[in-house]
Amino acid sequence: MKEYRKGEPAMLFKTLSDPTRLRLLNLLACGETCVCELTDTLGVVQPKVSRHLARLKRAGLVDARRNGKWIHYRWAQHGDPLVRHVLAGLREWMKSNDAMNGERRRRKKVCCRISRRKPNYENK
Amino acid sequence: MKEYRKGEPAMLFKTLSDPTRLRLLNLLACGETCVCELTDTLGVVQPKVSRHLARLKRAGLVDARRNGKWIHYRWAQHGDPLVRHVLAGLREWMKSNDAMNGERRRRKKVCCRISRRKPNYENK
DNA sequence: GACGCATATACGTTTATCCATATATGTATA
DNA sequence: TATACATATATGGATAAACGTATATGCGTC
Repeated sequence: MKEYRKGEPAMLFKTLSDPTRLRLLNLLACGETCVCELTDTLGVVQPKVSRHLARLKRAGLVDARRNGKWIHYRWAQHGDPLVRHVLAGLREWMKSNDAMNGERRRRKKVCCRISRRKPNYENK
Repeated sequence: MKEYRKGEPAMLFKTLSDPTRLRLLNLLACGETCVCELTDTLGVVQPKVSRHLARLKRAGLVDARRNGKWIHYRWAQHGDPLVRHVLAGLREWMKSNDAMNGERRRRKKVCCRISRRKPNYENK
């Protein structure tokens, strides 16, 4: 990206302008999720997921937490009013969109399946 | 643009991801403005302004009205809740941003100057 | 330290975006 | 119809995005 100053609206919007990234945010709206679960749920290759997560993180939209081999992503907290407005709108849209609802349901199944494979998995 | 279906958030955000387009929206937040006034205020070449306005229009964010030789652009009305959320956030940001405030003030001067050159100019 | 698994990054290619310049379209007026 | 002005679009080139594949890193276990 042309990487405007972090905090510039143009950068925020560019980050949100990719369907895969919106799908990721949608899944993360359910709560913290690790990369393998995101990858399985979306059915796209892992490097693609990683790249988009990295970009969401650079824009300050998500945070990451390592837990052993796994890295869990979650929505970040936002002080910026613009970001809050936009994300509030996005959340509402996600709740009303069939495709997004379907993917969140699918996430639940995938996560259950994967978590059974994970040793020391902490439920949240 | 990859031109997603109109109404898709990714398309909305892509449209908003350019600084020039945000500057145009900022000027239009004051009210209907014609292209020559926008061009003068921003200090960029006219084809550039036209191109960005066309894109804002395709995304349904602005409407245009011809009046003689001039074409006046304005913010469009939005039923979509996401668009409303996002634009509400943008408006708020514009009001709190120094650069945007400066450009809106500059717009006023430019528009006064230009309107004196326009025959049959209707004040609004 | 060697191996396996989860995740990240590098590389090369394709596609999209943005721009400046040139040109076309539309409108009013002589 | 010829001209001038406002606005829109076409063209070609530079830059950035997104992708798939390959490879690197980081952590846990043996």
